[in-house]
Amino acid sequence: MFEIIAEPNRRAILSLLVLSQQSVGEIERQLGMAQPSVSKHLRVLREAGFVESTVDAQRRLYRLKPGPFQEVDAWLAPFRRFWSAHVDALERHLDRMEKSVPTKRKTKRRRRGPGRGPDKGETE
Amino acid sequence: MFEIIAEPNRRAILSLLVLSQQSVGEIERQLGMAQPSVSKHLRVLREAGFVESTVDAQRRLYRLKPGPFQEVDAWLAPFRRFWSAHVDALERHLDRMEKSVPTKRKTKRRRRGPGRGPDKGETE
DNA sequence: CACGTATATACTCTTCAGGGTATATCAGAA
DNA sequence: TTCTGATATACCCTGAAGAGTATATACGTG
Repeated sequence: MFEIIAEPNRRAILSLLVLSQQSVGEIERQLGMAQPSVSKHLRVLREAGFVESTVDAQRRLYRLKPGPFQEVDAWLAPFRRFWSAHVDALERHLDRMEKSVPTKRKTKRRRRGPGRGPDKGETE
Repeated sequence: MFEIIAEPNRRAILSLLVLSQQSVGEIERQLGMAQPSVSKHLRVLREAGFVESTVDAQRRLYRLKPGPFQEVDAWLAPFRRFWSAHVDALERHLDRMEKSVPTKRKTKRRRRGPGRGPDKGETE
């Protein structure tokens, strides 16, 4: 599922389709990619459940399907908890800075909390 | 960025790290993968900003960084609008069914809204 | 210093995904 | 039916990513 959206062209196609349904030819023109390539990516997207197609004469109209996106969102959920905590911490940090350091001054390096263990490492 | 999380082992590593920071060896054991492989994936994750490392004697402790996750979330945003609309539609649909069809009966096919265009296709 | 542990890196090999080209299929028009 | 436009598929080729193995580097300990 993640492999599907790892491909830039496929993400481009999805971004197009979020606006409205499109035929293969329209996608081909708007993205400037070769027709077989478009068809192939659409096939992958269809088999993964990201899109569905509707026949309109010789054309096929493709549109999004919600399922996989929800799965991506679900995968993201645990990390979302994590990063919002970090944002909070950052905000508190900035609050403190704002109060204590009205104007330019080298921020003094502070050791991190009472936590156990050494903390000498540099972040690479 | 999506290429990063497309790799199953990397997602496994991230899922471990969401619990707490881990050393390379701990990851290696818990996931049962080879040490060079772990190091390589961690390198990729680090260069993409998903994790950061802290030196603790001969160990390196890895922990998550929020940035890229937020980017994934941001990418997902437009589609989120889209799929929640679909969920709404589904709910309305189910509501209607519940009201009108108390028990088994073939749901009558209805043509879609006042919108333009033919709609004869089957969904593949 | 020599040694063991923990981690990173270099190298090779294999696999596979995506691009390109040619062609098949299908629907409509003449 | 024949031609044309729209899309799908088959085929080949190339590049790049991941696994595996061996080795380098860094740190702590005796």
